[in-house]
Amino acid sequence: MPKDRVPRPLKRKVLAKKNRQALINATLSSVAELGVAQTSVTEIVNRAGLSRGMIHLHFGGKENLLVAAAKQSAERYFDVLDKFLEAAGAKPQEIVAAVVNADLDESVMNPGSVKIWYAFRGAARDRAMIAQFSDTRDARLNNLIYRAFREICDQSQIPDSSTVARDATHGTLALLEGMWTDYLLHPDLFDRQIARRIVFRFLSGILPDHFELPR
Amino acid sequence: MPKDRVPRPLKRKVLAKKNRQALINATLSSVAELGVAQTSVTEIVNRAGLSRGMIHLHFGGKENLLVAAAKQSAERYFDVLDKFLEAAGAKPQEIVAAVVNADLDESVMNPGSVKIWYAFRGAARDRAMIAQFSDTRDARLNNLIYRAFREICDQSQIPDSSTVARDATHGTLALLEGMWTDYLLHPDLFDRQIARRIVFRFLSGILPDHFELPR
Amino acid sequence: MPKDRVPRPLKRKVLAKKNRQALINATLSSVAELGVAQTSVTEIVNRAGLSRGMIHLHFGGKENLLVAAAKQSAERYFDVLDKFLEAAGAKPQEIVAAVVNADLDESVMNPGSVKIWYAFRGAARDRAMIAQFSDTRDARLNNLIYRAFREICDQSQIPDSSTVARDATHGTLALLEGMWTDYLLHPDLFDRQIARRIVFRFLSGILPDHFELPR
Amino acid sequence: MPKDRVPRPLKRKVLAKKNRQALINATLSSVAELGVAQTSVTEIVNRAGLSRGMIHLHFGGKENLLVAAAKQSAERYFDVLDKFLEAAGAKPQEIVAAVVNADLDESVMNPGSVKIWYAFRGAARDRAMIAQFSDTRDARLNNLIYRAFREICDQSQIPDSSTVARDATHGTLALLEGMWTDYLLHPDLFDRQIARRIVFRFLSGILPDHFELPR
DNA sequence: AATGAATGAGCTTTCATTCAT
DNA sequence: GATGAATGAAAGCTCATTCAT
Repeated sequence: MPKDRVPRPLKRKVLAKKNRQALINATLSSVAELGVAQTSVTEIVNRAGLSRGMIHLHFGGKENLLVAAAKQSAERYFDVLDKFLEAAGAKPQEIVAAVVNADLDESVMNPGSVKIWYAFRGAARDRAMIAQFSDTRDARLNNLIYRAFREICDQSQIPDSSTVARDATHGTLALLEGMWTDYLLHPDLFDRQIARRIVFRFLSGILPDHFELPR
Repeated sequence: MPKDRVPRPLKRKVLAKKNRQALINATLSSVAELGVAQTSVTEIVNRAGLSRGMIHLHFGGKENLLVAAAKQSAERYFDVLDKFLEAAGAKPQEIVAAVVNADLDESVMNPGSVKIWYAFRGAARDRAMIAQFSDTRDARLNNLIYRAFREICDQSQIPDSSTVARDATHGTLALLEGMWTDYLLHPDLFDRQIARRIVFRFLSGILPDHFELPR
Repeated sequence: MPKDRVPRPLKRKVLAKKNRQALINATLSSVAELGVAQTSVTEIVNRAGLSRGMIHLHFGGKENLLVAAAKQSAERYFDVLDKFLEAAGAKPQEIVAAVVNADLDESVMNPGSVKIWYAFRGAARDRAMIAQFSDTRDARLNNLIYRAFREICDQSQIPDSSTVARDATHGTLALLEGMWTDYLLHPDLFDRQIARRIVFRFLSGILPDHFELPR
Repeated sequence: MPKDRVPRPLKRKVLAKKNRQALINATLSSVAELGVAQTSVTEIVNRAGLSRGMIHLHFGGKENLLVAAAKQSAERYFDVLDKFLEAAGAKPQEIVAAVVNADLDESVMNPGSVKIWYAFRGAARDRAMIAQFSDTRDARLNNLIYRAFREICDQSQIPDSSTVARDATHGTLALLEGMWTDYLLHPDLFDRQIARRIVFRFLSGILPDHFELPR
């Protein structure tokens, strides 16, 4: 019978994975809504509709669940970024634009995600804990756009091109970081078009032959 | 005796103020070192060398003490800024430079202050709580440099000068915010000169006739 | 097919018995190493390499497994004792000597066994629970050497021979108990020869015509 | 006014000490009645009629309270022993008799004390934990009666007197240990006079010129 | 004004037991 | 018969707050 095609033990493992994911989702929604401090085991299991023991069964403790949730949150960011990069062309300017557009897109820059991002960062006891989810983003993004700026600089006759590429990378990421903070503090006043325009003002100022203001 | 009439109660008030301040200092040092979550009443009173009851006596609860500490932390920031502004000339460029230099100066951008800043921001349960210490800084800074940029734009023949002034304000503050985050994540790699150079790259790109790269 | 009719269910029963025994062994090793309090279901099934449900399947619960393990531990004691008695002659002195030698032999008095013995005794909630494994040993041993001492006393002209036999029984068992405790507390300092000598000092003092110090 | 003679702050400290003691008493009564495993924080505070937090306030955790209770239990033993020793003469035989009589006296050998003793010993995870309360008794008792036996042996012309003194010490303590176990297992059948007689049978057998059976 | 012992709600975690597979 | 994910009661512990002194 077709019904039996999926073996029984598989179902259980699938369900287990679903529960694992439900706990992560419940954690993220609680962190977004209440912050890390108010995200208690009770709050999480209530939101997930599961039993208390589940957290320790699947993650070995609340701390590990928080880390897993933070990691997944970062992964979601890269999923979106990858989609923007895939849709972009191969030109370095297009790669930079994809990063900027992804970073300011509603799918990653939305009240929940931004609140989660700052909540985890603020809750991190030390550098090591931040690194578990924050440095990955940092390093990958840095590499990605630094390579793009190098390519641009190498193609043209810019003096001190290495420094310019570094400053462009550093400045672009700092600007985007600052935009996220701005969004955190004033989600209702924030305007994605203006933010995008300001980043491109920076880029067209630093590399006037390769970037221009969005029309 | 008239001699004693004033001093006695005065002494008490002075001592009370000293204890109040000791509690705030203890709170800030604990937040910088351990984070908000680990900053318990016990930790605070141990650091201050005072009794448990003191916190409720002077602040009515731990929450209020945290808010008072956050507020003072923001005030310290403006104390430094005011010194930089006093030392600066009246020209709008000088005012902008003073803000940038103050923001990147060791007296405000140091491991303790930066950790405190992000710890409080991450711990804030909601917008209202962030606003208690964050918006003040935001609004004053915004006003200050927006007025400077307006002055610059008004003096020259820049088309769409209002938008340029707004973008310059927004971008400068976002860049500085991003630099703070960068410092939080990589305090050892951070270079104040490079950060300053990048901000002025932005400014000379957006207002080329009025800003130039630091020599 | 007749060939298969018997073996199949037999195999199952053999396997089941093996699992049952594996659980008891795992329990005893855990009790010896970690104590009763630390001997959790998880610890037991991990040591046995079996699934959680097994304990309830075979014993109906952890409590029953502990009792079964304690009982088996006591049985092991009697297995050794029986070997010593079989090897001994029929003379009552030889029987008493066999008991003493068995009790002090490494096969029963070793770190694991002694730890298990005291762990179970200390964990017993009440007399009834101790009785489940402790009294059996008690009663059998008591009977065994009391009969030996009676025989010795009856053969000679000892006044008040009944009391002497009882005191000899009581004293011998108490001494051996004390030696076990000594071994528990100081396993490295313990000397089986000295312990044996002291028991025989007691016996030769109470029944000088029938026991003498080991050479 | 006489009422004020006792300063106020003293009262609080006295009350605190009383609460500390109440927790120890509650712990000992629970251990005697239910065993160590069943002695939960809830059980202890209920018996003491105090709040949950008290245990951590005064002892820093349940474990420390158990250790403190075990230590006090051992101290009570020595209090009784000291009384018996004070009442005894200076002759070594009197000292040995005092130890034996103290050890078998109802004030130390009673259902509660014996249950507590074995419960703590069984619950000890390792030698180090037993040592915290058990070795002290061990060492002091050992010293005390070894010195007494040495004195007896030195006064007389006993060959190999050192070994005899050691065996007498070791044997006496082992016998008393065995008697305690006997009492634990059969508190209703136990007869202190018989126990005493058996110990003196051992002593008069090993040192016939210096000890005799109780009349 | 100042103290710190006391409180108890609420926290994370452990664990024997259950039961769908 | 065997499995191990799931359960939830109960454990030890933390901590802001209270209040008699």
